[in-house]
Amino acid sequence: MTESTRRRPRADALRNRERLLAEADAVFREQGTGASLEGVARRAGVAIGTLYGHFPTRTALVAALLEARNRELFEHGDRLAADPDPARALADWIRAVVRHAAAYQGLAAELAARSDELQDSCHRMTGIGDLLTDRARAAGALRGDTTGADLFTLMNAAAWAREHDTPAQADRLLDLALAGMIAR
Amino acid sequence: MTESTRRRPRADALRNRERLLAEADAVFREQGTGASLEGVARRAGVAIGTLYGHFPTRTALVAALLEARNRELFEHGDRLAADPDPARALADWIRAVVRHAAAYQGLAAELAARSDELQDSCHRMTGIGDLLTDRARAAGALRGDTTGADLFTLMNAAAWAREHDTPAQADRLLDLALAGMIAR
DNA sequence: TTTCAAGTCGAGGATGCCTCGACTTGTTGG
DNA sequence: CCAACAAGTCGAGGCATCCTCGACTTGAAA
Repeated sequence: MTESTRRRPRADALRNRERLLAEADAVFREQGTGASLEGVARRAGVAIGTLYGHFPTRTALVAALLEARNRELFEHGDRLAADPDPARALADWIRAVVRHAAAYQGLAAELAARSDELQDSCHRMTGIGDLLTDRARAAGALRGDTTGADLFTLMNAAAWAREHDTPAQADRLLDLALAGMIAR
Repeated sequence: MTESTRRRPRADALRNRERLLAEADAVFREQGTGASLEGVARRAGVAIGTLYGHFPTRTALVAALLEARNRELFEHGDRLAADPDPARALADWIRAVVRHAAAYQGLAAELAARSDELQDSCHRMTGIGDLLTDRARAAGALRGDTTGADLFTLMNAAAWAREHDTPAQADRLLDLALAGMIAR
């Protein structure tokens, strides 16, 4: 018997949650996902305990921040699954995810860790990757036996490279891998 | 007028330095380069101030640990520069460096940061990379305009992937990039 | 032996993580 | 409108780590 009447969440709690997300986004952009959570709470004008009340772990906070972005990304992926040129679609998808995963320093590592909080995102990404590689292979546009898991590794590694090298250098890495993947 | 007679370093100082290096190597292998330096000092039976006396920064400690390993690696690189099959030599070199850079979790990041303490290693690696790519290109074994810098990025990214995915998955990434790099 | 530079020590200030019990407040049923 | 109370907020405090610095110790050399 689940209680059917759920009490509406408090207005101040919602406000605090939003402020926390906004400040976390700003701070993570500036300093990466490793930034001080006490600093985030401070900037949001909220006590540290409140932050932990809303987001029990750093990763939970990151996951909440990703939610909106993810929806957009996955819609793009679904559109690409219907693209008439599967090779182009594949390359497009990879570049989109890399851009996405380089939003904050340390995000690639967070994703690669495959924690529970981010597992949905990871699965979804791998799934779309499988779809796109299958379609490209069926069209004879793929050289090897590349899978969605391979794409996931590649995309995280490229996003990580973007954090440490210049974006241009990371793009060259991506081009190299794409050249190895896509039939000439 | 530089003082020509330099006082010989104290025996206990040398002993402490060696113990610190040995324990740091063990701890970094177990927990990565982010491990607690106080823990390293403790295990070495030395006060924290002594550790900082020998190695002013974490990166300096990492650099000291790498010194021996590096010599070996670079010798291997020089041998490969004379290999009759430039394409094979290139692939060999890349795999050797990736293995090297995956010795400790976090080492790839440390290298990619190109701090002063590690700049020599980085330069040396890029130099050998340039040599090997030039030779491979001259032999018609290279598809694009890949340089030593590209190799450096690739190798760090692959080493990073090794830390977060399975080694097998990281190897697939490497194969992909190699396929894109080496003429069919 | 004596001298003293080189080396060692560890307390301590700063920052950050995360928990937990006491307090406050928005929502809701009457 | 109000009282009750669940939900939310607060921040002190315990713990770990970083790194510095001044007082002390010791080995090398004259």
